[in-house]
Amino acid sequence: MTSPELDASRRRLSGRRPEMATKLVEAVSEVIAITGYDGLTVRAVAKAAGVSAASAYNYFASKEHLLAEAYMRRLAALPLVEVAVTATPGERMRAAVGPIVAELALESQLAAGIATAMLAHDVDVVALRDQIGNIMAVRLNTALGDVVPAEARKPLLFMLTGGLLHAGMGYLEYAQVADQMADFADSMPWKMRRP
Amino acid sequence: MTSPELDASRRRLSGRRPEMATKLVEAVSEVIAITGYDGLTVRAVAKAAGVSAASAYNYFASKEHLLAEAYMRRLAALPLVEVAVTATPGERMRAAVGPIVAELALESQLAAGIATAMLAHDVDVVALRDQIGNIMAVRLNTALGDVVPAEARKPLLFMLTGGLLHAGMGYLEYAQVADQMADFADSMPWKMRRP
DNA sequence: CAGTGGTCTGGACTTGTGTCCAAGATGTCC
DNA sequence: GGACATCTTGGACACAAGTCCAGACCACTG
Repeated sequence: MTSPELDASRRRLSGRRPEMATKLVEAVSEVIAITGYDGLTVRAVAKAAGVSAASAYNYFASKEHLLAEAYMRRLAALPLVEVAVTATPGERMRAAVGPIVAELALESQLAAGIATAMLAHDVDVVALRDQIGNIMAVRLNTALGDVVPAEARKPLLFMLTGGLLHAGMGYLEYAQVADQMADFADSMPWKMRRP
Repeated sequence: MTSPELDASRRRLSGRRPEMATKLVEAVSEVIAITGYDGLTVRAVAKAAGVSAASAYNYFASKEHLLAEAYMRRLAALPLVEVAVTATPGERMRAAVGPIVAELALESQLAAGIATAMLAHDVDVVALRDQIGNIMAVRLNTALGDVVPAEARKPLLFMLTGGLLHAGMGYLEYAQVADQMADFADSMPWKMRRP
């Protein structure tokens, strides 16, 4: 789409006016609430944020970039994972995954857009994608603790990703992803360190 | 994007001239080979197929529809799964998944596009997506046979989907997905019916 | 041969993305 | 206050997706 290397650094969220980025990100939800996902254009978001379109593109290199940022912020704001030491793997999975899917279920219109946004190739999106992956991995790891062996975490992360994708494609309610993951975790007979 | 219900049936691949659809699908690879994925526009594909753009849109409702169709055809043409009765779950997984990821690895440029195409909401794409999911499920089931219990197949399908997505995002080579899946399958201590 | 109905085509059109730029607004530092 | 850099803005632009349509081009039937 855009010339890749020409000005990859031009529109970093220039630390100077982070409120602008915040305004734009918040306007995403507004626009979706009013016009639905189909009406979600960059220009509409800019207008809702009371800002010019040119300005929006100074902060976000693409629509995908904007959506990825919005999603990342939501994930980062999620409540931390709290599990009892006696919790089963399934309960732990649910603790880790539940808030994520609850968030997605809240705005399923947005969720669909985010799924495609995550697949973009812009440097900006890739950076955000890494952050998002990181947040998820940390949630999984802290929730699973020592109870689930390290080598089982990658399969579980793949499963989660796959489950979210299935939900995004409409084969599953987001809420069911958490159930599914809990089932998987409990049905896998790994050696658990119960206290 | 497009008015959804207005003419959902207009551009079914009208069984009359299926060669046209085939020409277009084959032209997708040509165009990508020459101009790369960035140059893959519907009009370019139409021109490469020696056909007008308007015609292309008579057969495929959207670019995503075209890509999904191309992918589905490739999957459907894949060699069948052959496994020895003594094969381990891992070997079986590899037999099922290997050809799929090999196909994707061949044209990674296209693969990236397909991933986003699969997330589209058009009726056309949804229908193809179902077919594709079906092909994959059948491959998994025939490869795993009785060796892997039925309740383990959904987790494995999720894992596969997640693995493909990770590969599509660049966190993994496609070939490694097969390795990963084989490892997962072997490391899961389900009860196997060995002959 | 003429008529009929479906298929193809070129071209114009609308909408959204992303870029670019000249001009104005808003600092900030001395 | 004046000089300076930095942001912002409106508007124009190029480009791709997708729609629409009038007319050309079949193939087939009577």
